[in-house]
Amino acid sequence: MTISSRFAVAVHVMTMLATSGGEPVTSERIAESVNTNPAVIRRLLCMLSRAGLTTSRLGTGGGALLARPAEEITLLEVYRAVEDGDLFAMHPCDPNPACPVGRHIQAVLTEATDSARRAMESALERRTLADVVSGVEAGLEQESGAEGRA
Amino acid sequence: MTISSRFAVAVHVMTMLATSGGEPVTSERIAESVNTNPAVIRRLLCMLSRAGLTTSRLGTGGGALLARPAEEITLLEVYRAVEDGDLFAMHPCDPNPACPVGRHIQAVLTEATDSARRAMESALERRTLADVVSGVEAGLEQESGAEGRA
DNA sequence: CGGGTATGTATCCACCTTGGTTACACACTC
DNA sequence: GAGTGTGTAACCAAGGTGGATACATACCCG
Repeated sequence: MTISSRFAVAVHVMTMLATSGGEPVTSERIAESVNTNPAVIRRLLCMLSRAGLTTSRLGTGGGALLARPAEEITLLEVYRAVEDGDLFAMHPCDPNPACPVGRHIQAVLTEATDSARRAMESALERRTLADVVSGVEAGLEQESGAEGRA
Repeated sequence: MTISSRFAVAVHVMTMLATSGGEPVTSERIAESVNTNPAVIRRLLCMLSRAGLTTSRLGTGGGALLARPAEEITLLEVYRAVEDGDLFAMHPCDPNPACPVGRHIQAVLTEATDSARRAMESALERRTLADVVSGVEAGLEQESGAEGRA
């Protein structure tokens, strides 16, 4: 299986907040960019704010804001905010303890999958939301450059 | 979401084949150890043999065998045999190209998730099936040691 | 103080993946 | 040729995911 699209959408949402110039962004505006329903975005924002990554303002002129500067938010934090911790699933039913392999396979396997999970998470931790913003801005510049040459 | 239990079960299956002393193992015997249905095991063995990791013998005395020594099979190969390649899912619908962020987020995101996926796969590649067998055997020894002291 | 607005959240739904189950054709051994 | 084990198809129930609607609550502003 694959990690749900929640992570991709969450990074998208956070990037929009990071590029809003400190102005609150409504779930409706974000939904327009992501191409989905505002309630889906609010559900995601709820998880992000619970994780301490965003805050919200109610009422007119309200919307979502980053709780911290983009430089201080890693992609790992975003990942953990919207995905549960189990990257690898173990056996659906417990293996047969009467079998020598069945009795010990899970402990050995857990050790291996933990190291794989940690490696993946470390890679996410090395990137910040600010890096993503830079990447998007680089794309925009390249775009205008191409337009200029056209 | 999580990576399906197919990987865990596949490693379990391969470990049983690696410890059979070169004798074919039937799907029924494997199913007993894994605590599931023989057809589920055969479905998995089918994927493993298509990936060139196992072979099968039909008829009486038949069953599954490792296609190569356990030292030469990495956990990454097992993983790739039973899971599709997309660790991270992108947006369910394409983002809005009219939005600057929506237009570039996927390219930036793909770069980040690819690096995370590679890190995870590298960790799996560093372990062989023989390492898993050693781990299980170590568990068995510890077990008999405890029994000896009891 | 009251109207408008945006969030937080509940509920319902359709879709997909997964694993369990049964069934059966085919191939191989004895 | 009988028996056995694989390969595979078909079907099902369960759970997760994302889309949609609805509404109570809280807040801002005039």
